[in-house]
Amino acid sequence: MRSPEALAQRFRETDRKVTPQRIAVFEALDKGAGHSTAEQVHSSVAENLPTISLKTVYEILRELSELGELVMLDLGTGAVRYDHNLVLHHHLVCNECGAVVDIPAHLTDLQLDGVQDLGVSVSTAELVLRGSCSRCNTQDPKQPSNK
Amino acid sequence: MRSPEALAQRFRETDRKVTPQRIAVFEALDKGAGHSTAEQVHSSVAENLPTISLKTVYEILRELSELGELVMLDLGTGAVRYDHNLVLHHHLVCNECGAVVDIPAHLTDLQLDGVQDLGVSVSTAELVLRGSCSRCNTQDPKQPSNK
DNA sequence: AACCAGACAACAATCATTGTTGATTGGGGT
DNA sequence: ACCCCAATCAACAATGATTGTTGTCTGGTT
Repeated sequence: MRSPEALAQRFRETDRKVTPQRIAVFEALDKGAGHSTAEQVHSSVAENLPTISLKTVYEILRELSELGELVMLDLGTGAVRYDHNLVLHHHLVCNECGAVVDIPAHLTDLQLDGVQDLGVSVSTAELVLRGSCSRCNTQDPKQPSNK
Repeated sequence: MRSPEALAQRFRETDRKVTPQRIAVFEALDKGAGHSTAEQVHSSVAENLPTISLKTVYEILRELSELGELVMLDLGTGAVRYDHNLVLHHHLVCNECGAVVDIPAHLTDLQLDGVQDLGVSVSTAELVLRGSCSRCNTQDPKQPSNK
């Protein structure tokens, strides 16, 4: 994730206006968890800017993903996640608490060598693991944390 | 995918009734493409059984997935896909026509050796590739086919 | 300070999916 | 064969995430 200032700069460079709403979203993302939903970003922003609409948050997030500053992730958890982490990695969705954990790509090894034989071409590969996160693994008596 | 007869048998064994609607869904799945949406199954069934409701189709599909006879797949294409193929495999979603292509697992090699160090435990791994299918690869001038 | 494209908030709409309800029916036990 | 009742059904309403519409407002350049 780039700093709020860098994102503001990027917006100016691409002829977008840097509004209070946008600054607030940049900052919420910066201090946020890393795989927030639009709803979560909106809640966070609304603490300081109560009038901001959810629609506006959706628009700003979409623009950020168009600029490649974040990645939209559909992990089958109901709502799209907006991922700051621009370095190649994978995800584990905790079956117990719903948390999303980054899995560094170097911990996995994907060999797709045989795939071309099917006549397809692959542009992206997304590995979704399901299981339980370290927190739920240790303190098992289920305590829903962040969805 | 098991035969419609085998599914009927399975339903009887688990104290479920074998209704005309269920038989029709079993048969639609049997002759269908392999990653149908609920909507597609409903359309197919409705050709012979015009009064069946979409809700009923959803219920039958959910029961089949509870029995492990098919797998619900959310590939980020808007609607859940119901997958007949019970053998481990992965999926490629065509960015051009939206088709879903099975990728046999033996064509890929997933090494997850380093993952435990994070304290997580992995129960399932789902690899989603995006790119273009063999059809769109050859006859490029885009022709939307089956979504 | 004025301008105006772009951004905003409020509101309605959409789409996949699930909940509710009240009528209907399959099939095991008599 | 008949009864019975839980299981199933269809119609309808509701949900939740997301997007479309519209008319007003504002950031940042002139």
